Amino acid sequence: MTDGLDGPAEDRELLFDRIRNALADEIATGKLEAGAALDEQQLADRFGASRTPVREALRQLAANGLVEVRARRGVVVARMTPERIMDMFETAAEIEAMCVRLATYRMTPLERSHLIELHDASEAIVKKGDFDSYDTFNRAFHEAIYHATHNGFLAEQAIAIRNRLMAFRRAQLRQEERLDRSRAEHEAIMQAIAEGDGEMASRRMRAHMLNAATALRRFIEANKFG
Amino acid sequence: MTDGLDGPAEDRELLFDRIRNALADEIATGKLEAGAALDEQQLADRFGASRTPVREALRQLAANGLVEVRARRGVVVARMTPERIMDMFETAAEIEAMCVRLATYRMTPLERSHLIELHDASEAIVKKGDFDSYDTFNRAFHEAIYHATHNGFLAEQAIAIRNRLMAFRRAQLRQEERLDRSRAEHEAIMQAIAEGDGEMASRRMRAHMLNAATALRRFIEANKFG
DNA sequence: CCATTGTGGCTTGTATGCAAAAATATCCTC
DNA sequence: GAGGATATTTTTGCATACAAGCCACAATGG
Repeated sequence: MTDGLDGPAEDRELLFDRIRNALADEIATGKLEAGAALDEQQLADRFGASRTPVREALRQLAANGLVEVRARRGVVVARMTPERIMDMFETAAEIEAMCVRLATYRMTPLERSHLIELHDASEAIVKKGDFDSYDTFNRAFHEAIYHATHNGFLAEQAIAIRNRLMAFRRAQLRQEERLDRSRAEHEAIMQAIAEGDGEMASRRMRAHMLNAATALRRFIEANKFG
Repeated sequence: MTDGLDGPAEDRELLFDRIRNALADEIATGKLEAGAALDEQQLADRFGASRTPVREALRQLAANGLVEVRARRGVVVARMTPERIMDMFETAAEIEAMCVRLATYRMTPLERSHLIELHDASEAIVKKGDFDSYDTFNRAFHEAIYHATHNGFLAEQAIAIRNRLMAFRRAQLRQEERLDRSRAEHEAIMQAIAEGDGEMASRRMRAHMLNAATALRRFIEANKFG
């Protein structure tokens, strides 16, 4: 009606859920950029709803740190300083390292073969230089590792922080040779996993994530961004 | 100026903020037990407000995982399975381990002396067997470590997960000799920090947290709790 | 010319009203 | 008396209404 965000119209998805998901997605993908003001009435009109569900969605986003509410002064997309972004990347790197260590020790043969399959398929994507596909693959790869920890809570946390970093990761991955390096780093991680050496997998994963962060920092500094 | 009733800074606390904080506190302290239904109208009456701010508070709590909303079927305090609790403890243990490793390498002399001061003061508390004081101390001790990582985001995450585990930790610490052991484990961690060995501090912290978790598991199993 | 302050519009925060879905009670059939 | 369909009540989800605070801007005074 008002907006083209129809989707599959999940059975009975609540309105405020739809709004929250849509906004979270737009923030994560950078469609709504940091610092942008989120006018309640405006959003309500856009989603063809009233302010009530919009407000509820915004509160949830605030609890997740995606937006910032200033009492009686409106809601804005969380504006992150470069320092905070680096803090988040460092935390993410540590969490990913933790995940791959646990996953190495706990994954089932099925999970292992699924991961190998994913990794193998990424070679073609890199050859084509298809950034969007690599983005999708990369997400699946890391989420497969989270899952293999057999720790549902940890997996949720890892996904949450990954989502919050997605906007930045997106910009960063568009650099040609980073894509190649990314896969090479995955390769090294896979090898450690194959050898059952969780500690090494962990160290390599941390390095992998910090490399990505460093690439991002250069990007930020070059673009006077944030 | 005219009235000394409440805090000057928080004069304008929003209603839904007050409600959210109050509920979060009651859930964390176990005053509201897991699975309890949270009736909107009832809460509204209790806080002398309407359902609107109550609903916003509940959405925020949901985003933080403290309550569970079942579409059109009301909100309940998050009921956690023993598996999930153990998952959370494991995650917390890893995060704490990560924190103390970073803190060891990054803490300033001032932060280090503050931590030593805290730890020293805890001896008297243990001797008295004062559980409540130890609870307070313990929180301060761990938060000092979070802070010393000089990673604000990580510190926030650590505090958040700690808060979510508080309800369970509370029950668990009431065991006599666990208090003694807790301090001894702190002592070992402090030693590793003093030697600047972040890896060892990290391992000891992980063990410390997992010991607490194990003590809790025994408690859970003994009490058919959750 | 700049600072101050008051006013009007606009946005947020809260209350209330209404419709629809669950939950519960009621009644009918067997 | 049991089981199930149906009516009633309760509660959630959303919309609308209203009050109060913020902000921009202009008018005023220094």
